[in-house]
Parts: sequence; C-alpha cells; structure tokens
Amino acid sequence: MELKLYDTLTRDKRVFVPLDPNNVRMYVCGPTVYDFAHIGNARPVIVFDVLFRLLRHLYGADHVTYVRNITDVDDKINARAAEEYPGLPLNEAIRKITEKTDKQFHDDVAALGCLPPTVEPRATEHIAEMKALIERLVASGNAYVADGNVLFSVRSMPDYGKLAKRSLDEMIAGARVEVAPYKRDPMDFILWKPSKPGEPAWPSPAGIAAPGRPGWHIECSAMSWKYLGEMFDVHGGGIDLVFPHHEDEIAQSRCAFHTPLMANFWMHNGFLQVEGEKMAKSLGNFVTIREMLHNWHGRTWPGAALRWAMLQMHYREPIDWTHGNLVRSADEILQILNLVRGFHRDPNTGKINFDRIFSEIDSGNPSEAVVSALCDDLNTSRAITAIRASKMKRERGLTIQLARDLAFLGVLKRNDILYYSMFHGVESNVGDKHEAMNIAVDYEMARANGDFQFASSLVETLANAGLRIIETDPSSLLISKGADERAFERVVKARVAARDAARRAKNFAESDRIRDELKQMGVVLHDTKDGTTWEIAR
RNA sequence: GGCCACGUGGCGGAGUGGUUACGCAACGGUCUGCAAAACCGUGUACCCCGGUUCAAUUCCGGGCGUGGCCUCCA
Repeated sequence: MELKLYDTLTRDKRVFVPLDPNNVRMYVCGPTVYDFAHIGNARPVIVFDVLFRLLRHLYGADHVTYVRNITDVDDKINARAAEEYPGLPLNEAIRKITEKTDKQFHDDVAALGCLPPTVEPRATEHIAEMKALIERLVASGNAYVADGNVLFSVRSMPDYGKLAKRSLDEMIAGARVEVAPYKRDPMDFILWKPSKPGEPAWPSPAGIAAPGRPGWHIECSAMSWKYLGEMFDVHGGGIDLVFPHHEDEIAQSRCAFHTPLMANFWMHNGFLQVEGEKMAKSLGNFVTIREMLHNWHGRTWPGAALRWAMLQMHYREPIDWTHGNLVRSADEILQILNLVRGFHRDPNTGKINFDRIFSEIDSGNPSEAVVSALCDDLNTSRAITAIRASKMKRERGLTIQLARDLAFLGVLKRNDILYYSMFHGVESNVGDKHEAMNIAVDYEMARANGDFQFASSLVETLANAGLRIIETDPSSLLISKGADERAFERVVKARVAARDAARRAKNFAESDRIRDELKQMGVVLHDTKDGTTWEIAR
C-alpha cells in the first residue's frame, strides 16, 4: 500500500519512497532528561510510535531503524542537579538526575503503549562524533572559532531558513535577543562552548585549549549520522523544534556532508493545550504523564485511554487536552475491550482465555481500512472511525479483527486487557468499602501501567488498614480481611440468587430491595435474556 | 513587528467543488416487572464578506478570531 506523508520542508503531502527499503531510517528528537515528562512530551512519542509500527508493517519489522536520542548534557540538567544534590560534585549529581529521569521517562512511555526505539543514543556517549562533525565544519569554512566557542556561520549556507520558511533578514529584523559580541552574524549558533569550572567538560575540538561541551543542536546531527548515515528517510519532532533546532541540524549535516537534504521527510506534531490554555507551570495546568497515570481529576487513567485520546485527532493539528475528552476516551476503550474479552469468556467459570485472545491477535494482520487510513499521513482519526465501524457489528470475526487493529495502534496490550477484565472485589465487612475499592482499582491500574512501585505502595496502604490484596488468578482480584478469599463473591452470588427467586415469585418489592442492597455494596446488576450478570460499579 | 497554522452541528473530530463522516450527548423506539445494558432510528453544521463556478463548507482574495514560532520548550 502506498504511504503518503506530509513534509514540513516542502509543505506538501507526497508518496513516501525509502532510500533503502531494506533499512527504512527514522530519527526523532527525544527528551532532555531533567524532570518528569509532561503530557505534551507524550505526543511526539506516541505519534512517531504509530509511524514506527506502520513502517514495520509495510517494510518488515527488521527493516526499520528508529533512533530517538536522550539529551543528557544541558544547562537545565546542570541547574537541576545543583539544586537537588547541593552536597555532591556536579558531575555526580548530574548522573543521578539523568539516570533517574531516564528511567521515569521509559516507564511512562511504556505505559502509553510505545515500543522501544531501535537505538536510544545518549549525547554524552557521542562526543567524539560531535567533535568530528565540528572539525569538518571548521575545515569547510562553515564554522569558526571565537572566544573559545565554535559557531556555525549561517551566511555560509545559502538556503539557511528554508525549513522554517524564514529568510535571514526577516529573522534578524524580528530578533528580540541581544547578540553575543563574538558572533559574526546575529543568527550564528553555538556548536561548542567552554565549560565553567565543575561543569561537564571534554577536550575541545578546533584547536581550542580549554575544555568545553557541545551546543544543543550538534548532538542530533552527530547521532543521526552515526546510526542512520548522512541522509535518511524521516526526521520527526514537535513543531516548536522547527526553528531553530531542526533548521540548525539541517545546516550542520548538509554542510558537513555536502548533501542536498538531511532527511527526505520532516514531520512535526502539533502542540498540546490543557483545557484551552497553554500548558504552563504558572497557570497551574502543567501535568506530567506520571500524574495522568496516577491521579488526575481524582482518578487514575490507563495508558490505553491516554493513547486513545491522543490518537483521536490528526497529529499535525493542535490538541486540547481536556478532562471531558479523556472521560469519553476511557469509556470507549472500556467498552471496546469488554467486547473483545467477551468472546473468550468461559460461560461456566466466567474466566477469560487471554492466551487465545493474544494468539488470535498475533495470527492476523491489521485491517485494510486501518492501514490505509494510517498510510494517508497517519490519519489516526480515520483509523479510529474504521475501528468503530467494526465495533458496531458484534460478530466474532470482526471483533478479533478489531482487537488486531487496536494492537496495531498500540492501544491494546496484554496488561490492559487484564486490567479491564479483573474482578474488583471487596470483602463485605470492610469498614469503608468504597475507599478500599478505589485503592483496588488504583492497584490494578498501576499494574496495568507497569508501575509496580506505585502498586506496592498501595499494598502497603492497604496493609496499614489491615487489608491485603489477593490475586487468585489473572481475571480475579480480591481485597480480603481473612482467609475466606471469595467471601465477597459468595455474598454477591447468594444475593443474586435470592433476588432471582423473588423475581420468579413476582415479589418485586423484595427483588428491588436486594438490588438496592447490592448497589450499596457497589455492585450493579444487569438482567439479560441469559440470566442476571453483575459487576462492580465504576 | 516578521513568519507559520487553524476556525465544521450541544461537545469532540474527519472529509469533500454538487451525495449520511464518525463518536459522545440529546430525542424517539425495541427489549425489560422496574432499572441498566444492548440494539434500531432521528435531528441540528461547515466564522464573516467578496470573487471564480451551473454549483463552495470545500478553490481564490480580504476581514475577524484562536493558537504556535521568532528565547529554553514536544
């Protein structure tokens, strides 16, 4: 199937033809690891994960190389390190900060259903490549040394500004920052700069005696070069990176390698707002991925629901992240997954055969409708419409196909399907049933999100209240006070049976009373033609 | 000030030069002792003004509005 992608450089959507179909190469700017990733950071990670999955589908899983860097040398990191570990030598503090943040980031994006990229290079491990590039640029006259800095000379590149569609003169006219005196041109940017005492430092290139550290832009040119070559297929990132970051990457790589292009397609995701406002700490609407997973608007949100919400709209459009949208997404995901698991439920035991569900998912391909929607510049919105269409037809084959499509979009993971299948039970004589049940839900959610640290903290919370969590099998979870692990379930079943008897006897006053009583316990009943089913209210 | 996007029904959000997007909510119905769920059906739309056209929400121009970038930022 023909893949079309929008290219920021040419501002058009055109057919994607890889430089080498046996090795399709994509680079995406990754996080600077100094703090929890916020929900806006999640967007490019999810968007390009979808593209990664699509490319793997089209060209084969072994024929796609996806590189996402980790920036671990940066002023913000230095500042945060000094702030959090004032007693430690700076370099040690920096390592603590970057290691911790790096782990948080990976936990968070895994919860959002993102595959790990093929390579995740760290800037500090590629100083040699950066210096090699800098030496080339100095030798070719595209860069110069001034005051212990190495600067890129933008005037040496005729079409500098093409990506951002901005001429040098326009930029200078609009500049609002004071210009360092050593720059030949106000728009010249740093490739290498001197380190202050105590800061991370490496021997400098270009004959500079004092040790220094790289500028921000050079790392991406260096790492994409190492892992993808001088030219590659796709370069992605947030739209805010167009200028100056990507513009400068292009300048560095093209001048160093004398190539007409750095990447064939430049892809940029739109920004995210929260409740109609720009996300900012000062506005109090700054929300991290971690917070979304643990507690936002008073509840936890499964990674699948966050991802589903994110994919509702096209990646280039701005997205307004609202509580209302998220509630809808979570509801829809729950509905769909209920449908999926329903086809492998043993009618006698009520247990769900997850192995069968996943082996059926693995044994087939995503649907034509979904793949073709994604092939149209990642039109996830249309892909979702296609999935909804097969949801409407409640027949087995279509539901399995629906599960495959969800898995293809990265929305359906084994843990998620487990989560939605779990029986939430609370032993009936527990003091505050609702509170205990909330903790149980949080616990399952945490496990579904792979956040075992949070899960075990909840186990502790329960233990302090004299409760413990018991998992009898993958589809059943109870919080119990004693040895009688199924007490709650037994109580409910007995009440349901009693109600059925009352209904058969037309004693509706009694049957309604029992239903109210169960409702008080948090149990909701559904009368179907096959009998009465019950579930814990959510 | 310069540059770049966007403006679709109550809400979210696709798409198209003439024909139902879709989802949620709403309304009507089927089912049901009641309720819920499920299923079936219905309605309301394309910011404003001008132009091109037989025909524009869709193309062009202008206006208004919103957002982003120009400084670290996904």
